[in-house]
Amino acid sequence: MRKEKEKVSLPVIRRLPRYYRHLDDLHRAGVERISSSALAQNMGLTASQIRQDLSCFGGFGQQGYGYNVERLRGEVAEILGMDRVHTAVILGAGNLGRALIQNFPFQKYGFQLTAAFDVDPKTVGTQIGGVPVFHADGLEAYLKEHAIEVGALTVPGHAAVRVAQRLRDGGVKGIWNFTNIELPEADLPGVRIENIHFADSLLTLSYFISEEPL
Amino acid sequence: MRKEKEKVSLPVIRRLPRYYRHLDDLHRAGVERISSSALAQNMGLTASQIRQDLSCFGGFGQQGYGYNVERLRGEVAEILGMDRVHTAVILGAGNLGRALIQNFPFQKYGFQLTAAFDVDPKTVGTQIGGVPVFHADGLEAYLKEHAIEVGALTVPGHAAVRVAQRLRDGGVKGIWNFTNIELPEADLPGVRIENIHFADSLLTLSYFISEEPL
DNA sequence: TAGATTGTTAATCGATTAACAATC
DNA sequence: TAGATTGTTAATCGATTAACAATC
Repeated sequence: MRKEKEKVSLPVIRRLPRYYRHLDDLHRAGVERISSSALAQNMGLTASQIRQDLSCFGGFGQQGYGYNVERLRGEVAEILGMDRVHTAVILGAGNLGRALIQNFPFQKYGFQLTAAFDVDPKTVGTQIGGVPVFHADGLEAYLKEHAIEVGALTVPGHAAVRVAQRLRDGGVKGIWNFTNIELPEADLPGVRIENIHFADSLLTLSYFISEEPL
Repeated sequence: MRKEKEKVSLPVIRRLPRYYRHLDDLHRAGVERISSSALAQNMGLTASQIRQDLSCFGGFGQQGYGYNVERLRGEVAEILGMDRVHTAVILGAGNLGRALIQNFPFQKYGFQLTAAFDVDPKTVGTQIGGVPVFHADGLEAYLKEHAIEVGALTVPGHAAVRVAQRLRDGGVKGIWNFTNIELPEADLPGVRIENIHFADSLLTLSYFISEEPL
């Protein structure tokens, strides 16, 4: 039973996918139940934090027993929206776009990738891993025809903002942004943006491996 | 002049690449100086936070004037280690590996990508964007021969932990992990790990676009 | 000089950790 | 029943914001 979700903090939300991942591993390893302290050790968190986090959504455990792994995994999946099917398209069928289409298990996370869009005449009209590639000019018509919730943005940086706005105008709810551009949230009201900034990540790594000595 | 770096918190460090990005944009737009409040507006932060963040590393501004954009950009670059050349190799030359090699501007961030490793006989022995692809069996010998600081991990999940340990044994300082596997930091002492978890990011987006109504 | 803006100290806010009564 | 472990309330810790003297 889920609590009314008043206002769950971002740090908690960002830990949920990790909970899911660990619970899924445990489940597939045949583990039936786990206590918050065992899970904490497993994940490198504190038991307190886990109980605090989960209590944002409801009481999923049982005193003296702990949590049923399969049930908790299911609850977390539901909280994350994995129990519904989300439609998605991908913008840009270059190297990165292809890599995502061919390797990323969208359906495993509840997503259905229905189309890719590009401008390269060599790829437009083909299929990649069963996903048809349409010309970007047809984006508006496509979005009108199909209810698409998420657009994965793997276009070149100079096209990012323009394409993002076209997605928004087409009614998309979320943008999964792989460009190194910071999308202007002010110009994209109502759209949730999730960034994967490769460069920021590499520079963070650079910081740590560069620490003294000179 | 840089302060002794006592202990800078992770949130601050993770904001540094964003500072760099914005300062670089401003610089290229011809902006010479900027106040903390203008930069704050620009980035969606508070002026206080910016001054607080920067003061972890030194006093880069001037009362009544603000910050010199080019100088501050340089300071942030130096803090991030962008003024040095870092060597890197990439493990796994599949779709994602290729995408990184061909599209990611390593040198722009101070990195020199010297080699890729794979096991596929079709790609081993070839070059991708000027980067030679060697057989993974030769990794140890290569790492002994060349001082490599970072390994970008784009191998299939089942190989991730094993390859990570080989990188560590070979003396690598950091691992840029693109697999959806959580690398066991306990087994990788002394190695800094920076994760790009596509799935976690998409699930976070899923959470937000799934919020009520059912 | 007067106005602007820093760097830093103090105040507030939020997130994590600890403690414990409830209870399986 | 006794032992284990939850969910929640209270305490602590850390990060962000506000305030202001210093000074360009």
